[in-house]
Amino acid sequence: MKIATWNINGIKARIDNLLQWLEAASPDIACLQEIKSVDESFPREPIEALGYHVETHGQKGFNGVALLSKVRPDEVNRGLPGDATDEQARFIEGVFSVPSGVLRVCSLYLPNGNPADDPVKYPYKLAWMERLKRFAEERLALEEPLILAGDYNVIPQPHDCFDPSVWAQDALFLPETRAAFRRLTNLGLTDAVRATTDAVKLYSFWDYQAGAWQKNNGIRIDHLLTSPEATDRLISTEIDRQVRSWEKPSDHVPVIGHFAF
DNA sequence: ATGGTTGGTAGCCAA
Repeated sequence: MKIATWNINGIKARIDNLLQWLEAASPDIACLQEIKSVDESFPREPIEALGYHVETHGQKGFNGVALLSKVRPDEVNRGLPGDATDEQARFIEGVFSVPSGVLRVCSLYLPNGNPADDPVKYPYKLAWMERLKRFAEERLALEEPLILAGDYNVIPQPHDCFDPSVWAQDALFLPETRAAFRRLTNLGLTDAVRATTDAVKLYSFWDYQAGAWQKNNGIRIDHLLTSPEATDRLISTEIDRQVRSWEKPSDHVPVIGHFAF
């Protein structure tokens, strides 16, 4: 099975790219972030025409996540538990029946957190990461295949960006951010890309500004974190770099895991 | 050099 995560940076602007990519890559499950759309406006029909079931958790203007899947999920849960006052649409979970049994897949859009000295934004990011950790603890206790896929807005290691000095003060790379990410993985989750390659300087995001793509000035912030039961079935990963060179691209590209489920 | 680019929006904010 092919399971992908992709921050599409706006479904209205990216629908043609998305359809082209779905046709070419044919993932079994695609986790989307930053759909920037309410559920009612999401263009589900052309996606369904390609054979996908569509589940969204959107909001007006910002954020928003979706799960596209060739098989209909048996259960869908919207929103990250732990804060009833949080109105930002950043999390959706689907429970799927696969040949080997059950599979849980979450599409998550972790808060950016910049500017890091903002009294609200960075604390919100860290609090969200703590909530995600508590969610992961609960799910890991089930001892099921679980994939937490999404835009984590975390550069885990210095070799996950072109120039670490540029990111030193950034909410995506601050020591506290990376420590919170390690606390998550230390629960027993595997960074699937990192586990399947020795390559460094692998990126999933290139800024629109300052010719970042042309200079390969990128960062790796889109991740597939897998539970032990999912890691046992992990075969390989790939990053669809060429999508960044398409017309009207997202600033992120798809990150894909191949699994024997 | 506090840059420059895109998306959603009609609040210039978020990234």
